Amino acid sequence: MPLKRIADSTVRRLSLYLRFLEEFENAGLTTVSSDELAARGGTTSAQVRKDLSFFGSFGKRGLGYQVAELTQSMRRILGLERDWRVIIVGIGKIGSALAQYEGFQQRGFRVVGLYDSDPAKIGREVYNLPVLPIEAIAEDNRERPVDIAVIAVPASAAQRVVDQVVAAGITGIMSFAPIQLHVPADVTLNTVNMAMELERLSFALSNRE
Amino acid sequence: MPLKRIADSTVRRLSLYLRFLEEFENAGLTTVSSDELAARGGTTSAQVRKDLSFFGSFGKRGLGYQVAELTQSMRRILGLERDWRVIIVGIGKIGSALAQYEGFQQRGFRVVGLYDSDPAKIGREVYNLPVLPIEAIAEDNRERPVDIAVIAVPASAAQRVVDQVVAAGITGIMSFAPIQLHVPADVTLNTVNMAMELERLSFALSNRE
DNA sequence: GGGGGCTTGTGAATTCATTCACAAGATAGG
DNA sequence: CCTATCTTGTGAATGAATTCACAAGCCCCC
Ligand SMILES: NC(=O)c1ccc[n+]([C@@H]2O[C@H](COP(=O)([O-])OP(=O)(O)OC[C@H]3O[C@@H](n4cnc5c(N)ncnc54)[C@H](O)[C@@H]3O)[C@@H](O)[C@H]2O)c1
Ligand SMILES: NC(=O)c1ccc[n+]([C@@H]2O[C@H](COP(=O)([O-])OP(=O)(O)OC[C@H]3O[C@@H](n4cnc5c(N)ncnc54)[C@H](O)[C@@H]3O)[C@@H](O)[C@H]2O)c1
Repeated sequence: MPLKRIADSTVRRLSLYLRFLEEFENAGLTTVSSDELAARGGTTSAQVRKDLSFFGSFGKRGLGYQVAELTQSMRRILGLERDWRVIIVGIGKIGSALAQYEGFQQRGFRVVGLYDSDPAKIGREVYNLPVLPIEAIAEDNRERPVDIAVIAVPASAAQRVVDQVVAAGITGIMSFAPIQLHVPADVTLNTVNMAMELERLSFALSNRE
Repeated sequence: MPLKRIADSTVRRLSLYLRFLEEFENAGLTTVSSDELAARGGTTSAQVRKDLSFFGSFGKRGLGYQVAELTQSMRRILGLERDWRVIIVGIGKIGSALAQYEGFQQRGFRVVGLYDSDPAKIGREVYNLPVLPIEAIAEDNRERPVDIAVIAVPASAAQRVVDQVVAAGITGIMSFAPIQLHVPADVTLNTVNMAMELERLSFALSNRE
């Protein structure tokens, strides 16, 4: 659908719009204008319309957008109409928090496997799922393909685990390790670096008059 | 120090450069060029030099940068020469993972208080710190000021908790709740929205040929 | 059925970020 | 001391993202 490359900032905003639309839907609104969406998200109406225009034409002039219809379109554009099969590798502090996170499941990201290398953890159940040995990933993925691997192992192990996951044939990766990871061009990698976020905050706090 | 507003993307890269410099330092290198820094971080040498130039002149022409010296400068620019006093509000799954996260402490973000509203949690110890009632924040902050509050409560409670934290006089906030929060202009807010990160991944995976 | 009041969709203008390209220093070696 | 070789620091050029501004379309009401 998108004719030209879509900027990352645009995708982030689409994700926000979807959340606002769901709020509006829950509040019983059937119609919404670009102005109202913009006000809710701290942006401008022109920005909203421009963002949407990359994907087509969704509103009615003079009227605005049908909330239900636009919600549906956003879901389709973001790829949220299907379920995603997700595994988590590294069932430590953050890995087990993620395994239990409802916000994950709610949007169709279904956690279908947990993996670790620590013999003490393998075999334990974490919220109805057994922790499996990391070596099993390749075969498990062959039997029942996985869409996304969430990496929550220590930074020192992260590149090796990423290589294993890629070798197993998984092409979507979300990492929480605070390091620069390398993947082949056909694999999509998204890193959430909390250290960087903290440092951003530190910078902002330091440079206020 | 910075004469004009610094772009967010620049600050993110500074944070990366710092990590790479520390690696180089550990590897025993004393000198590094913008080219080497760029190669490590997947950017260009012009970008590295431009980023640094906002803050001054750190290198020697023909030679490059002194690793130790530039590391120091990056720390100063990012505000990492001091310790930051951090509290965590909401000691649930993600809150307790964060409370135990060494990556936090390592860069001088010292967790000095844990708060929750659940009577069943209040009084418990989580890694040597007692969980305190949220009502105590205002007084605690008066006695010993806090720099940063990490918000890890459910989305439905987040705005109310942010208001309490702001009322207590804390001016740096990092939130993990997947919603748009509102703070006065003199408070710096940074939101890590994992739902959005997942949706970005979903979008990328859906729109690959 | 025509006019007034809205709001979209989108080229054009502007602002912001990145890349280019080169003069200015610095070093090393003869 | 002079030349050859590096690499920085930075204006200028390019490219990307946001904002402006308005014609086109839709609804409602008279
Ligand atoms: N804890 C946090 O709040 C937090 C926050 C942000 C980022 N992170 C990052 O997330 C990662 C995990 O942090 P954590 O605090 O959960 O650490 P942790 O030590 O609690 O958990 C790491 C887990 O990974 C497993 N593991 C180690 N090597 C492995 C391998 N080769 N294959 C499979 N599993 C392996 C360990 O057995 C352990 O269960 C780190 O990179 C950390 O920097 C953590
Ligand atoms: N679990 C995850 O992996 C994860 C990942 C990303 C984002 N988040 C977000 O982080 C937040 C917390 O998630 P969680 O999974 O840890 O939830 P949780 O239910 O495990 O923990 C929430 C904690 O907040 C406390 N709380 C509730 N209301 C409060 C109030 N008014 N004042 C103080 N404390 C209060 C609760 O008692 C509980 O201890 C949510 O907004 C969630 O969307 C969680």
